[in-house]
Amino acid sequence: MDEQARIMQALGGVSLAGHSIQGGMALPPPHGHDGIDDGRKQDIGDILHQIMTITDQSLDEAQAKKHGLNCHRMKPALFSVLCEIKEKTGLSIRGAQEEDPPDPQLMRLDNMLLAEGVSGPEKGGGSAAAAAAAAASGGASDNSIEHSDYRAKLTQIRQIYHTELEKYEQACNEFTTHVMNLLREQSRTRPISPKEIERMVGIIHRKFSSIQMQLKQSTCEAVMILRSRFLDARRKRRNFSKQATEILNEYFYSHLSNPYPSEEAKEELAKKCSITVSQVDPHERCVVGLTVSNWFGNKRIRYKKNIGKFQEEANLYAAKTAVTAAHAVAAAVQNSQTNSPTTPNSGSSGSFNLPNSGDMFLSMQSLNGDSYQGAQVGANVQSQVDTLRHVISQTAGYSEALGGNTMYSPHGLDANGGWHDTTTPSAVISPTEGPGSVHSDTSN
DNA sequence: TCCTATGATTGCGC
DNA sequence: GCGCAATCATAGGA
Repeated sequence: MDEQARIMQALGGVSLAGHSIQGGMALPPPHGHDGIDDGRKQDIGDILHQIMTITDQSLDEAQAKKHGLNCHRMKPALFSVLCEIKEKTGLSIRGAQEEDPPDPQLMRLDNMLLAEGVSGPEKGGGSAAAAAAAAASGGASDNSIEHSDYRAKLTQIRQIYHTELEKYEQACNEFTTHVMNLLREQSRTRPISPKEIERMVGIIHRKFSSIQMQLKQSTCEAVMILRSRFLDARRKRRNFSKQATEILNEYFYSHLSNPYPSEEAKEELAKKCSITVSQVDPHERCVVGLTVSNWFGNKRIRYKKNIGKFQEEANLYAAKTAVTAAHAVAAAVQNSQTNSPTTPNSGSSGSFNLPNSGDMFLSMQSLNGDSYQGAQVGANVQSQVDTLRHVISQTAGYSEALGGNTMYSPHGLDANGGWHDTTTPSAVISPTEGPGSVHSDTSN
């Protein structure tokens, strides 16, 4: 079968399928029908012949012939049929293959950019890390500078990303329009269906989105580099301030029987010391600030490892605590004497009941913070003061006591080196815990 | 430059 | 998820 005959057959097949034809023209009935119009058949044959020979001709001749074909009355019908044939063959197969699932890599990049605040609405992405660092610095200005620097750089990245993205989108749209115009132009001389144009647009978009993916990848890399540099700078160890260390030590030694501050206590301490509670920010696992949790972890281990070395420190803080307590109690006594002329021991069992017996240290702080109520002191206020005075006088000579360990012994530690639930070492707690007193940390 | 102290990290067990 | 233990890394002093 020759080319012309094949096309003729195809033509017939399509028309049989009953498709409507461009330009509202119906194809002639299939061959073999009684009412075949020989003139039309001749027309189609003529057109096909012209098409088949057009490539053999010179450009000028071809242009002239193309013009003639464009004006031919059968052109719309033939164009439509050729489009359908094209659609039914290779393109339909290719089209099915082009249905790509969403690229997981692109999704990851999108998610990351969104999380970093580079794409999507501006939310100061990644600034949680910077904020944590700023907090960890205890308000130090250098970290604030680092923080703003980080944010400024992130904003810069964000701006560049959006500018580039806009450029790509614009270029994509321009190119798409250009290609569509070209195809529309070409569709006057060759069969290009709207579906094919649509498909071509899809291909262009995919190409541009692959370029966008590269942009996203580069942006992610830039953010990661910025991040790592920023974090590395903060990873540098900074010592706690003296004041912070003192506060933490005071808590530690006043809770020596169970030096595990609760979350609330940690927060309280962090506030007092202007440091972060924990390095664990769910989104910033690698962000490390100066932390209460780390401090207590290190302190417990190092204390356990070398108790002897810490005895001096323990006694020192015991004395400090004692002095604080003494002042508090003295103030309380004075207060109770002023406010309550009657004996203040009614209803008391003789214990020194702190407002919240679960946390001696913090309670001490509240004592100093004027929240203490004199009436709570109980019966043995004066004896407590005496005890305190005694302890303080003992503390003054702690150096002699070190050898015999009379001032302090690590009663809180068990044989395995772990903290057991016993009373706090006497010298440490004694200022507020005379005989019969309630343990300062009853939560133990 | 070395040494010590100390904050941070990591791996493991519970 | 928390704590422990080992270890790393670095600040600060001698």
